[in-house]
Amino acid sequence: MSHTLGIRQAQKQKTRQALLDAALGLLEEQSLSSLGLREVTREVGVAPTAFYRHFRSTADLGVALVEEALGSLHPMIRTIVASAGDSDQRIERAVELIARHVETHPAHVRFIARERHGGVQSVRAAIQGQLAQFAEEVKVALTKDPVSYGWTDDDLLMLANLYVDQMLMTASLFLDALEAPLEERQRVAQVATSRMRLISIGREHWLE
Amino acid sequence: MSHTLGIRQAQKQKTRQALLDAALGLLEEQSLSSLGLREVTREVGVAPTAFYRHFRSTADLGVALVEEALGSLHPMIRTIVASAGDSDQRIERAVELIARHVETHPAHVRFIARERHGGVQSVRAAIQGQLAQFAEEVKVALTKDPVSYGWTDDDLLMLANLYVDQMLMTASLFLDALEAPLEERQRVAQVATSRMRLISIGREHWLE
DNA sequence: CCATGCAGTTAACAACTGTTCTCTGGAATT
DNA sequence: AATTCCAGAGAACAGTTGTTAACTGCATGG
Repeated sequence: MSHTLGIRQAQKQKTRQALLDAALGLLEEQSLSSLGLREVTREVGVAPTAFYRHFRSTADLGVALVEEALGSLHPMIRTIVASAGDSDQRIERAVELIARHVETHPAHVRFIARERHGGVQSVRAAIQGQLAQFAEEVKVALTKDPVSYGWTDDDLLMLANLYVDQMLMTASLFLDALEAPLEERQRVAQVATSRMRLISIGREHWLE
Repeated sequence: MSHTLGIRQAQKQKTRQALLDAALGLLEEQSLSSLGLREVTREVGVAPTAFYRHFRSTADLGVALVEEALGSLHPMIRTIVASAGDSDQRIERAVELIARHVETHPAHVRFIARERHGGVQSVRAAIQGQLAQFAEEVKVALTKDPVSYGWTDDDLLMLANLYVDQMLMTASLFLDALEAPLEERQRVAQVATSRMRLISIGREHWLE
């Protein structure tokens, strides 16, 4: 049901995407607040003024990057949350999924980790918004779990946020170990699994 | 036993500190990777070239800021860790201490949260080093706790790191709520306490 | 008291930045 | 086929950046 774009709009989206990709690449070695618009257009091979046809500023581009990065993460969350099996199996699968996502989208993960507390207000707000949405989604899933019987709404949201934060921390740890030997990456996976397991144990005994 | 500095060295340290303070102020609205040396010297009211008498680059200044920011945090960690009382009392006291620290050193906390995953390699490394030191310290304290009997060394370190990360996340949450009404800040304290408590519960049932 | 050291100044540099206005070629519309 | 639209190019702007070199004045150590 996708409407085929005209040659015109297709070209535009193409250079827009090229700008986003170039920016994402440049952001591996700096923060958004130091990213220059000329830097980006130079990388793409386009005139500096062309930038304005797509974004008002680099901050604006940053917000677009947030949607791209966290949009691709959305389906992953659903997969983890919907996964069956006992607690330990689900945790191992979640860690495995996160590791895969970091391997296939390292720049996206780095961007989010970096700009979550970064120097650009609007981007921080965009990330916080998306993460709050994730937490809400996780919370809904948790509510359906029989383990959550008797939990208050606030505590469920607290736990959901804890899971989301944990997911990001794990992703960031995997990112740091991306170039490291397999042994090191396995150690990271081991630690991440233990963290999740400890939280799950706390969850099971919460109401005592 | 402090050696009284000559007029000369005293003046030097004074402007050095002024540079650090000015930088910290400017970093509330941007990231280190976009902080210019001229920007800092202008703020202090000193010639741009004077900067080089104290730091090789802004990245170098960033590393110095890490030591200042996390150095002041060191005693706080000890206080929390050495605190007596049952689990819930200790947690409440810890959250209270973190809240106070954020109120008295907001810029330091923001700087660490921002640059922990920021765009400047050397600063990231410095932060990671200090945090690893904190975790080691927490681990030693945990080892002495009877609750830890039977725990492996790896699991103790895992828990210690979890606590350290949690401390930072809590601090960051308090930071976001600094200007918010009391009611909001109390909600943050409530959530932080719950998180810590859940982790503690997980810890108590870890060996089952 | 005089010579040395060194924190901070002054001036100048080439390179870079974001933003403006004007222009152009080709797709889209009529 | 004629007209409008608009993504991108080009040139120019005032202002900024990091870094250099040579200086000045004052605290320091002999």
